[in-house]
Amino acid sequence: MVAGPLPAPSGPGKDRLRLWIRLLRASRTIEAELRERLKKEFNTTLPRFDVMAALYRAPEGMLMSDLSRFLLVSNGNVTGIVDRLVSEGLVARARRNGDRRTSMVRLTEEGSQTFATIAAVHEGWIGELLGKVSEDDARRLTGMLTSFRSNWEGRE
Amino acid sequence: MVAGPLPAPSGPGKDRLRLWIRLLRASRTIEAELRERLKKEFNTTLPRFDVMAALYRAPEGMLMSDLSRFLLVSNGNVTGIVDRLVSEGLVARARRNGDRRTSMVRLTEEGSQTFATIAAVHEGWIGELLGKVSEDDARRLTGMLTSFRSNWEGRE
DNA sequence: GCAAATTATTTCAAGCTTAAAGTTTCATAT
DNA sequence: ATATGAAACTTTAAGCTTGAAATAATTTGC
Repeated sequence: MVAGPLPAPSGPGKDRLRLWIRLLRASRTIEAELRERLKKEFNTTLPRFDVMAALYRAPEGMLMSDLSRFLLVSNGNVTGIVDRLVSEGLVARARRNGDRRTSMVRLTEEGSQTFATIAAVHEGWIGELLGKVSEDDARRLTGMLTSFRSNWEGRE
Repeated sequence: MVAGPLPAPSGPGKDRLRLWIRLLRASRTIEAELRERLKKEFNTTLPRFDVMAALYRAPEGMLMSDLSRFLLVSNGNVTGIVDRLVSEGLVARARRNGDRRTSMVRLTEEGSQTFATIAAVHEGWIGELLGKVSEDDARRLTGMLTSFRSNWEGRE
């Protein structure tokens, strides 16, 4: 993964490979920048931000398994991140009457306010970091990636 | 990060934000699939594959700091991955006469052959996973991502 | 020549990540 | 009722990841 500038081999499968490498490098580059800024400016991490973003969109709460599916990470992973957010008072687990295996996870009032603050700044960062991508290209790129997702979800 | 299907807010910065989310989800989706296949088929990991891919392109070897820069990961990170590859006999460190702080890291003969095998299969996977992206879209996407990279590299 | 700054790397602590195994609870079929 | 199995979650072990501190070697400025 993450091969880079050099010979530029050609052939049948090479175009897709080159696309994948570019895609991966672009997202890693941006991710690294965001991680650094989240740490410096808000003393938090990308995974915590991801979880909070998911919960912010679901005021009624989410199950752990919902979070895991939505964030594309493993089940056990979410446990740890939520544990930390709980211990920081940003997230709460609520046991449910119906099914005692599950717990609804949601932002606390503090968590919600904290997230709103960070999210606003975050959106500005993205605007800055992707600012050189023209409106047109941004829309085209988004469209292609959306159709990639549709194809993926509907595969075999 | 990784927000998903839902309201679809609109506004000035929202287009870039949506693009970023799509980009991140696409690369995470593909990455997860590759990670799983590398584990199942070759009992290896993505980071190991990345390091070996970098070294494969540099038969004369690379410094640790070159690897770190090239792979967009921290210095300390590379140390651990290379340690494991060395203990598996796939990579070798060679101390240099000139500068004794540094060591040239390169693939062993076994490492080179192992990587060639995996890389061939890997390329097929990418072709499969990105197969639904048309040739045209692939070229366009690659072009946009390339110009993103140029802009990024040339920012103050 | 030698102290100070710089460079290359490793070590460390904390946190993230996965896959697999374990626990508790629920649903179902006897 | 009670076994059997499935579901939701947590725990565990191994590995990845970062940022910061430590170590060692080189270069620079007097």
